[in-house]
Amino acid sequence: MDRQRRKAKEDNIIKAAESVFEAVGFGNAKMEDIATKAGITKVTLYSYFQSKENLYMAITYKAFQYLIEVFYQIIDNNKSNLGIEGAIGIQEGFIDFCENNFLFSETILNYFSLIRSSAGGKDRNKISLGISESIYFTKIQDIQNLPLKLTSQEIDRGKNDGSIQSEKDSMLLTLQGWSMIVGYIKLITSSGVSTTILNMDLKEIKKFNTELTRTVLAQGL
Amino acid sequence: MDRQRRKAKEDNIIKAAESVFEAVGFGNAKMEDIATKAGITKVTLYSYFQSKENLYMAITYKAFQYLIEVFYQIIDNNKSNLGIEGAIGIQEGFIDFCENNFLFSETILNYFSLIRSSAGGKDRNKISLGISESIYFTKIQDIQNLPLKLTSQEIDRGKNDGSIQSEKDSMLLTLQGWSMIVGYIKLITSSGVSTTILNMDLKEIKKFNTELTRTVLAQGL
Amino acid sequence: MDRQRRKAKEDNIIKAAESVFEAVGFGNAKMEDIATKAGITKVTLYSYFQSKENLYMAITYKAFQYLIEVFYQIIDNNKSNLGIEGAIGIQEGFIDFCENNFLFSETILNYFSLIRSSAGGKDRNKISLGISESIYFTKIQDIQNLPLKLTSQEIDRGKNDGSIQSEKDSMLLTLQGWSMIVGYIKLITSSGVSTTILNMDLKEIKKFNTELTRTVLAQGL
Amino acid sequence: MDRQRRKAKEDNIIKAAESVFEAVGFGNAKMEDIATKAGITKVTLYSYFQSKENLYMAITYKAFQYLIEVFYQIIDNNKSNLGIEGAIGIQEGFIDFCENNFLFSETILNYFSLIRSSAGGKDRNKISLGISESIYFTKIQDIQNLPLKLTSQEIDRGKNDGSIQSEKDSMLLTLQGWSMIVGYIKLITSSGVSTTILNMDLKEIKKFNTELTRTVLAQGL
DNA sequence: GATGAATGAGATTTCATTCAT
DNA sequence: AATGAATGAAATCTCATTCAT
Repeated sequence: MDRQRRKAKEDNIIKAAESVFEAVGFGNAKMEDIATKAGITKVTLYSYFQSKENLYMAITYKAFQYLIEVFYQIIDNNKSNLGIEGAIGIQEGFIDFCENNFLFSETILNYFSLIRSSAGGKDRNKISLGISESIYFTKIQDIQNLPLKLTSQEIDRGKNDGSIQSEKDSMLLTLQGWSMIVGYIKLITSSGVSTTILNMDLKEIKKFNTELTRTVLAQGL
Repeated sequence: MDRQRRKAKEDNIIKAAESVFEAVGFGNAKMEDIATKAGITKVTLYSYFQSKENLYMAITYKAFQYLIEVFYQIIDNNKSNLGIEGAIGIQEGFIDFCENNFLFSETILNYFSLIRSSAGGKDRNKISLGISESIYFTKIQDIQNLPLKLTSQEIDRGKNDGSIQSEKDSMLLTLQGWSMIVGYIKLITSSGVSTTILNMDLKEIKKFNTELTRTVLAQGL
Repeated sequence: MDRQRRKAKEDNIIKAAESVFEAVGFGNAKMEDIATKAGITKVTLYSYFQSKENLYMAITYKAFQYLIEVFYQIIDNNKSNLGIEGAIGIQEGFIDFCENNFLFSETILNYFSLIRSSAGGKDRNKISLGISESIYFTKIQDIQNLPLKLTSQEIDRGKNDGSIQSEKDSMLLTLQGWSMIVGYIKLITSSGVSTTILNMDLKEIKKFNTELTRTVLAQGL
Repeated sequence: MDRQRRKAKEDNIIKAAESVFEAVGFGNAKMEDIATKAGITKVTLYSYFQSKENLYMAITYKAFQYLIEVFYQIIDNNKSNLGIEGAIGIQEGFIDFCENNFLFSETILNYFSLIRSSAGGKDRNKISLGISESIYFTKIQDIQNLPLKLTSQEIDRGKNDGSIQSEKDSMLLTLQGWSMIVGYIKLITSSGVSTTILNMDLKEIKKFNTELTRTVLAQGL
């Protein structure tokens, strides 16, 4: 099977898996159901993805790819604007991405929890073989930092064009922004279908976050 | 068995479970191993905790209790200080709590992911029976908002004593701070044993976060 | 579980397996069906017998045990008779055993085909792991020669009491008799439900064989 | 593809199958390996032989053909000798055949086990469709009795020329001889690479068998 | 006719959870 | 309340066999 066709089949499977994982969660998802949804048999499914975890990693990889693509798009859209707009655009784009692609954002967040100790800590065994042997795991490792780097580059651009006055290290600003978003996503995730937490409209928090980011970048807080 | 004895056994089991969950993660943890670690058999384990998830919920409850206790302690320690000091103390206390009790912070964060849709969304089934029927799940629901409320109260106190000038809603400020911390924790969690991410010292981010919080509260950004 | 109870359960499973193997043959037998027949689940079945082949070996072992028991019984029944009667009794008993216990005789014959090269020939791999790792395989190796030895001893007794005049080595006579029976069994097996082969009544062959054996032993051919 | 070419391909496949079956046994042989050995793909293999069992039957058929050819050759070589020499020559030829063509003798012996109940016994299903539908199965049925008949004819010739005095039915003598050989073959098969069983040299048994046959035929025992 | 991909059936394993004593 | 055995659900794998191109 030529690469194209195989890729198409993989994509089809991944889509089926996405819908199943999204619907019932990783733990409750059955390979059988994923296969059925993809219109194939379990064995065929296994011939494409060697384990459930491997399949999850494939989705994670896809999520990273998509996120990066979104980032590039935003950068491109802002190439004639000041750097600060690009940087903030990325922040907002990241939030939109998470809000609109729950499973994707979950995989990305889980991924970062997962790789704790991937540097070789005592609890290496926390990453099961199914994951660490996954080719997607390797592929993700190659691109996992790209989102941060792209953000940092936009901040640099903003510093150069004067739109960003903060004297903090660009990566520091990037990570601070990233963590703020991640926390916000966790927050909205935890609120479920509700749009408020303790009567506080989540939109308010989002707006506040954005304001904060702009101020931090522009005025250097 | 009198309540005391039962409580002691439960504590013993929970400690065993903590060490196992901490070591290999929830998914890879085996009830058998937990039982062995606790010096009992699986069936006895089940007589105390009706399911693996229930056991996890028990730990989560313990984590919430501990966190709340920490918050009360901080509030008490700051009762003669200005409100802003209490509020910031709580933020820092939360971070310390997470950094020093990885499993606890993980359970708390997971808990909030878990209850998404508990309000009755389309994927109600995502919360398995094992969880929703857990008595600990119920108990947690009674206290889950306490950390946020305590923080909010300290902010109110700061507003009253003039140490906090921000005109934003106290709960908004609370949630913003909370999300910033959660994001930061996710960040350090993902860095594993390393103390840096892309050459950025995590301590820098933490310091930056604290500065930011203080500025936001004091000057009202 | 005390040894008794476990043994009883094993026996129960073995009986179920016998009936399934007898009905559909080893290849077509499903572990699921055997489990159902034994009134247990597949997993329980596997907790007793680690593989289908292991189960088959268990039956083979039982067959050997049974055959040996039959031989002992015959020897005992003939202890006041001349040796030649014991020797011939064993021959006839062996034939009866095969005719009345098809599965048992099949396992014994298959076993001997199986162990070809167990001495370490080039095709060691012909004995799959499932078999060679079976404890029953080991146990059989300890008793596989007993039927031959018992026969040989009866022949020796016959030589001593003068009822057997043959000057051939007792083991040679034993093996010759054994091979004649095995061949005869193969023959009747191949005739299926029919009682003749090419119009020849199988009983005739059996009678002929017995006569032959008696002559060979008595007169020393 | 003309018949010749097809035949050549079939032969090539059969040879590959023989080597694989010989090496690992029917149960452990993989169609994939046979195809690879034959330098073709699985599907092509299936286009020649519709099932694994069919392939085995093809080899069995070849074995029968070969055996019959050997018998004819022996008969021809003995046409100027007395009938008893032809009959005994066949016996010895059969033994040589088995000793020198292990797989062939195995297939022939297995075949006879296989067809048990082909007459329509209760376990008809024991012969799988793969076998009973095999064209080779049909072909074998046409020639399976030829070896016995040829032997019987030689015995008849011996009776006519006076070299065989036994008054037993020729087919009875044939079947008795056949079963003795089959048993002997089972015996040597079970001894694997060893040339002895319980210290008894297998050659001794063979010699004894032949003596016995000669005596039985000549003197009528 | 040949090929790579897919299917279907069943073996085997791993665990959370439950039963019987 | 404690224990060893058993259950049930699903993951994973192996192969003979079939399909689509």
